Amino acid sequence: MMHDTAKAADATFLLLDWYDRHHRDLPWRVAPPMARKGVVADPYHVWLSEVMLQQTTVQAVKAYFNKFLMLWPTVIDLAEANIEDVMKAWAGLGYYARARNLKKCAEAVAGEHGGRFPDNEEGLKALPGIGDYTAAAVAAIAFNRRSAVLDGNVERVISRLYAIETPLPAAKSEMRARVLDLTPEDRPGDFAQAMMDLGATICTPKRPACSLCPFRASCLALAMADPETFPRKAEKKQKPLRLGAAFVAIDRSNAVYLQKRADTGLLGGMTEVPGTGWTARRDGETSIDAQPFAASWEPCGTITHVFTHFELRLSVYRANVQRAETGANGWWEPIASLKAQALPTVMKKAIAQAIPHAFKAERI
DNA sequence: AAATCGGGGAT
DNA sequence: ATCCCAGATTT
Repeated sequence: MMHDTAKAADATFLLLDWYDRHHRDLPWRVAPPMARKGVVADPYHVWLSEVMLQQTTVQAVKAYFNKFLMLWPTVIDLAEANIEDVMKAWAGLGYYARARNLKKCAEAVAGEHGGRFPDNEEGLKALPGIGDYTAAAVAAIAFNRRSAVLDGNVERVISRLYAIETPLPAAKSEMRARVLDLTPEDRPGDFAQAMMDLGATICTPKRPACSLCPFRASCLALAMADPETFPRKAEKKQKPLRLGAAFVAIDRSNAVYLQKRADTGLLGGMTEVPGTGWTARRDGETSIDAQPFAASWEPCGTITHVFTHFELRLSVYRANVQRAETGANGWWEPIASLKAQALPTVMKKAIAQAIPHAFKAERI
């Protein structure tokens, strides 16, 4: 039996019907008219988009997805790419471990799977950077496998549809069972994308458009008159403030001194300007005491940047430096080519604070 | 189970 | 200011 209840089958039909009428055209997606004929998207495209979309909005991903396909049209191309080029292309998208795992995964697919992605959840989940969600999503969307696709959108839809009182993340296994029960044998990929679209456009965190929802007749949270209070969530603690300093050295040819961060941890493998550690300063210690090399450092203000689990305030210093006076850790990069470096946003902010025109378009 | 890991848009 | 986004990995 496809569904535990006839009610679940009704809900599934209503959602797919809604998707056929409202689906969004996205670069990695096969539209319903083709999907209904059994056409599936390229697994490489589906995987690439799903990894980019982890904790990242559709709007932010579009440009990066197109850029990656242009640079590396197949998973083989990506497997053979230079990791430094991949980090540069990923710069600005965040969660940089994704980029390193992306490269590792491409290498595994090319080297151990003959260039083809595994066509099932178990095989997919064994690959780097692919967890419960991405394995289920790729299996459903690229291989028509019936799997429980549960992301933040679906958690919200399901928690409201069934008025689930258990707070996240403890409620995940219950939600997964509910989603799988709703998932049809036919068009599981379209069903998954429909659930996510519903969460993104109708069943929104604030002020959901319940009157337009295909589930409006059976939603228990709507019947209780408080759909916005779902999903229940455990409380989160507030972010601490960390302090530090960044040093922007400029030579006579208008180049900036850069270095590479360690491959693991925060901003792992990305490029930075020299700086202090990012912690609450001890009594009596000042940022300028931690200069990377002797120079006439001039303070040029502070920048702030908010990370997932702390807020950072960086004092920015600038100095004109001769090349012979620096250490051997890094390299000098012309200002004109800074834009193409693997600089995370916080580092672009620091450099822009010291050199306001650094990332502006060239003027003739 | 809790902590780590970015960045930006919506409200 | 707060929330949250097509989450995964490590501790």
